[in-house]
Amino acid sequence: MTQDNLDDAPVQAERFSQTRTAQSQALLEDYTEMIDDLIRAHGEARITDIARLMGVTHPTATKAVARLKREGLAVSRPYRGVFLTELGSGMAERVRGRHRLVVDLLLAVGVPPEAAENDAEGIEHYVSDATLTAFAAFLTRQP
Amino acid sequence: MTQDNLDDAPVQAERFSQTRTAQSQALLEDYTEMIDDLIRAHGEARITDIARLMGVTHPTATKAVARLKREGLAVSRPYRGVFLTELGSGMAERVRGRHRLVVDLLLAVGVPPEAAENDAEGIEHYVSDATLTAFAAFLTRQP
DNA sequence: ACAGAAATGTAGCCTCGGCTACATATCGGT
DNA sequence: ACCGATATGTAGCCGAGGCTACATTTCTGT
Ligand SMILES: [Mn+2]
Ligand SMILES: [Mn+2]
Ligand SMILES: [Mn+2]
Ligand SMILES: [Mn+2]
Repeated sequence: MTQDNLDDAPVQAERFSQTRTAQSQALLEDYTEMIDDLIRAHGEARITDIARLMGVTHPTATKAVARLKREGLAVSRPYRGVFLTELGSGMAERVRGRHRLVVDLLLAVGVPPEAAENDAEGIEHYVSDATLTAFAAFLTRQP
Repeated sequence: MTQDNLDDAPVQAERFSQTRTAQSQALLEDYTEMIDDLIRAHGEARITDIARLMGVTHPTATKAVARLKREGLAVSRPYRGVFLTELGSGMAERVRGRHRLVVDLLLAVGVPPEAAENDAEGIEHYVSDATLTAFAAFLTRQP
């Protein structure tokens, strides 16, 4: 920030506001991507598997899935697996692409693989389209 | 993720767990940095200014400051400004450095300045020391 | 077929971080 | 010195996302 944080306030505030919005989306994105992973691997996504992979207890996973359903990203019937809607599949695909692109960029600038994977899991949710485009362009220049 | 998400579970889970921890720290970091900015500019940080710059209402800022105090990062007396402890100042300094480094790296790989500033506000909280080191090294190579 | 194991559902608790509404204190201009 | 404007405090609501404890359903091996 510069010295005149008085005039800067609206800009600053909008920045933080956007970040908060992204944060509220992050969980949805991770669950969606993971459910898609599980379906690809096993044909379905069970609550227990989702919970174990996310590192949470199963009621927490159940609640998250409830939110996914509420937001039209997933469907499920009691005691059966969780599946993605068209909307959810679309999100999973975009999220996966973004995840890979972030990891690739981190590797390209010299971040150790372990750290790249770890950090990407958080970073990916805060990367705008403009930034993604720039990442892709950079990777094309520097393969 | 690879096909065997069964063996991968502990690794995955730990990744998400770390990300959740970082997320819970993010707010503290942003408030601390902003309070430090305000003190540098005006000698003190008023709740109203903090709230306006963060884009939240003043009771929200008050609650956040209460948490900062609880965690030993800030001190304040009723109807007076907020100040940082040694711990808080240290955090502010580290957070500011990290913020700048992230912005600089984004710019260096070709991200438009506006997007770089916006995205950095989120990204900065999920960048490990290993990654920061790599960023610094990259910037030294590619000035 | 059935009993025990495993998976899933559900209730209810907690903290955090938003908010509005209202109470109180401080500040500034006359 | 006052009084209105402004700043700050506080109460209480909400949803998200953790958790534990317990109920119920489904699966599985004999
Ligand atoms: Mn993630
Ligand atoms: Mn991811
Ligand atoms: Mn930030
Ligand atoms: Mn910052």
